[in-house]
Amino acid sequence: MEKSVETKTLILDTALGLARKIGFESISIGELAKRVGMSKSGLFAHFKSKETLHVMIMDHAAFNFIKHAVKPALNQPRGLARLRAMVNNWNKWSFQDNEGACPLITAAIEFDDRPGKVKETVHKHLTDLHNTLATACQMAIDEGELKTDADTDQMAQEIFSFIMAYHLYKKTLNDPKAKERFETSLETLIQRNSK
Amino acid sequence: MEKSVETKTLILDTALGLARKIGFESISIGELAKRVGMSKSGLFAHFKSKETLHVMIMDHAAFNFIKHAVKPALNQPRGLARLRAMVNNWNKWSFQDNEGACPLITAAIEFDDRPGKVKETVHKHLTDLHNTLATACQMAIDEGELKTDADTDQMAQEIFSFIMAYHLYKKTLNDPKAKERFETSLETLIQRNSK
DNA sequence: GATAAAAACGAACGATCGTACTATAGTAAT
DNA sequence: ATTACTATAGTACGATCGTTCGTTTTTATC
Repeated sequence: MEKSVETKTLILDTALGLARKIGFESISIGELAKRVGMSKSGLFAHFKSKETLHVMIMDHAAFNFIKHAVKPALNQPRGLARLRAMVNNWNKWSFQDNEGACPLITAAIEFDDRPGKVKETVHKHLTDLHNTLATACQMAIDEGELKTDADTDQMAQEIFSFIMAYHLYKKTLNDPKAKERFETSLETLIQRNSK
Repeated sequence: MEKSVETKTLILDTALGLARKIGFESISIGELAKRVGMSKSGLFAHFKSKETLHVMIMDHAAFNFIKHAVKPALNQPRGLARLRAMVNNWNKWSFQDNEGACPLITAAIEFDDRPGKVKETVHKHLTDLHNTLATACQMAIDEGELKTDADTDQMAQEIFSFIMAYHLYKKTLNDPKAKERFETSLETLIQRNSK
């Protein structure tokens, strides 16, 4: 009951790294097994189907996101400081190793037209993501940093917007000014909603 | 030299529709041939490789984008009216048939970590897209609608942001307020940069 | 250390993948 | 109408796909 978890973690780490680079659907079980260093059937036994594997990768990605982006931000005081920390951690996590994109966004686009358990899982995690952002904004309101009538859902969608486009401009367009524009967007948004 | 173009257009239309739904990499030549109604080898002869097919689908998508989003907007006077028309057309085109996503964005995410001709093509079309938005903003400056010191690249990246997130919120999250928030974002951006 | 359970393996399944080759059918130009 | 060319079809290739099965190795429990 120990080795199982260990192996499963190794598989999911490898699979997540692969999914970030080539997408979820392009992962083949044979190739994944080769990278993990075990047999195809041995790996497959951990999941009854490829769909299950996809769902587990998603959950693993969300777990890692919380671990690397959300939790470290909790060291910061509630409000704008924590919001900024979270966003920065998110970007760092997405661009780690200079490879791959944010797996949540990748999955969202890959599965947006394929109803099923995977899409449901993506939906769940993205909703969590939006709510996390909105909650951080609400805290900034409660702390008196943002206007009391600021629309936290509006803010969350816009912050999500800026991050998505930043990733696209950086990864695909390799635009050196993408980061600067992102920061301008975020700070302008914050200032616009500040007291 | 006539039939060839006709068939190729049929193939690319079908392929583009498929790419919007399931992604580029998930298109198989056999399945595509079945949908088009011709043999696998007959279809394959039109492209020497799958990579060529991907590039041609991308070009076809860009052609359609210009046809459905950019050109109709040229009826509007230069400036904000044209910018708004373009953005609206873009959204309509992306959500046509209530299926699939914007193929340019889909392709960008699928190929952002796979160097090659396809990524180069995506890069080219996305750059065009950004420049089209920036140019529309510049016209609004020239027409005296926007501040003379407005940063058109900044505006273009933000507009692109809003559209991307809008698509994600609508397609994957099925958020009924996504469109309203998108419009708020766009109009706030315009107002903030207006004279 | 024996025993039961779990994990990993190797082999094989039918299906489909992208691609190559050859032959047939259809079209365009003389 | 004959010729030259092009578009499509047919077939087959080796590779790989996701999955299943029975066997063997490893692990955990007593």
